[in-house]
Amino acid sequence: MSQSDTVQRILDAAEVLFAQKGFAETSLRAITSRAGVNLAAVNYHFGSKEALIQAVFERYLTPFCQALDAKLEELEGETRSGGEVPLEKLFTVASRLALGSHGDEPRRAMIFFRLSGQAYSQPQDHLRAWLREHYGPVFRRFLGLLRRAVPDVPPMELFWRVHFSLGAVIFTLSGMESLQAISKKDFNQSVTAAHITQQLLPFVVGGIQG
Amino acid sequence: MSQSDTVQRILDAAEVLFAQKGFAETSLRAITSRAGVNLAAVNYHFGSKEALIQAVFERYLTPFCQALDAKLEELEGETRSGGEVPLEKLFTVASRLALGSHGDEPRRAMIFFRLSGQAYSQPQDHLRAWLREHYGPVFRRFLGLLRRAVPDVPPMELFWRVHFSLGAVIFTLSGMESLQAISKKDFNQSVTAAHITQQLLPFVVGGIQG
DNA sequence: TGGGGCCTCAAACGCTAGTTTAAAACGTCT
DNA sequence: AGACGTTTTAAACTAGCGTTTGAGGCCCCA
Repeated sequence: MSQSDTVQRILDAAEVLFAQKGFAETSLRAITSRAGVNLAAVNYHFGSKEALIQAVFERYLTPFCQALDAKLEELEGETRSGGEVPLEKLFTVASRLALGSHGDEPRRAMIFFRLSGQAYSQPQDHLRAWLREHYGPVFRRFLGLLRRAVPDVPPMELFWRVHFSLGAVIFTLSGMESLQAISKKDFNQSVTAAHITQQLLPFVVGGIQG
Repeated sequence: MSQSDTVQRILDAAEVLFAQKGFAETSLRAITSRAGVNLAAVNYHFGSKEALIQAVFERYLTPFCQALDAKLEELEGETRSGGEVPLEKLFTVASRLALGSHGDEPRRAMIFFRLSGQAYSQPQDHLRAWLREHYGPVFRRFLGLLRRAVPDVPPMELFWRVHFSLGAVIFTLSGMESLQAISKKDFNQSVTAAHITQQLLPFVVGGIQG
């Protein structure tokens, strides 16, 4: 077993378990046991549990944010020759990247949204600070395009509405498993991630516009 | 110190600490120390930490849901003589009760929203099941009125949009402390709970209508 | 073939968690 | 005053946590 193999197995296991049970409730023993590696491997390769949490986020977020940043820059280019990017397009682009920028099935994306929910509601201050520091610029770029898409919404209201949207997305996708069960029972219809984002789009667009 | 005094002090301390740091990260020692009671008091009066968590929710939710239920019944009565309750009114009523049904300052409400965020994103399955069992009927009553307020939105889409709204509310109010800091920095304006709900209303109404 | 970096492993460490215990303190009623 | 049920107390218990340790295995290159 090569080094990178062990590292990847740990990251895979941690990603799933953190999303499933939260950071505090997931022990390193559970992670290493699921990964089929020795307990000490986490501290050897990552240094600490806290560093492992960051590494999990980094592995997912870096490719996504790079892809998003490139796409946004492309959109900005189109904009320069007049007009602005419509609201729907902005969110479609973002959601398509979120669900598809990782080759494999969008299950990864689901897992990651749960993770984000955990990060937000749990007191991982170090994580929040680190996220803002590393991925703030992309967020601001997105916000800039958004502002031009709905110029009639005052900046502060837009600021809040973006956070409301973020809440809707993360909250829903975080609790998707339980919601799936309800939805299946009440409407006799199973639900995929793509399906939910399709439902999310008109809600977010309607909400942002007020 | 009478019995109920100890019980209340524990509930008060637990409410604040759970909201601040999450369930798993808050120790009984921290709670009892803040409450100024003996460590064993929690297990004596509540049986277990898990039961304490439920008790915290119950103390808050029961008066709120009773008030909401009464108000909704009243609205249903008005409806019977023709017409339906407008969307804005439904949400205004709910938010006013959430913020004001506890005599004291809306800080309690803030705390409780943080708590709900924790409950949702953390794997407190017992809690989720218990919440649904106890407070499901009020939720369904609300949903019924909602359905008649926007008859042109298909039931399943409405179901999802309600959950999106719930996400926006809980997520935002959960992370309010950090958002307040950003908002203050970027817009030089401090934010109250009432202010946020005021911002939330047009977003939710717009989102539900699509 | 043998030495040197990585990596793995089982075991242990120190610590904190939730819970339990048994004795002491309290308040109430006869 | 004294006995009894309730509540509080300090201390201990067991279990699980993240982390550290030092011995051992592995592979590559001289």
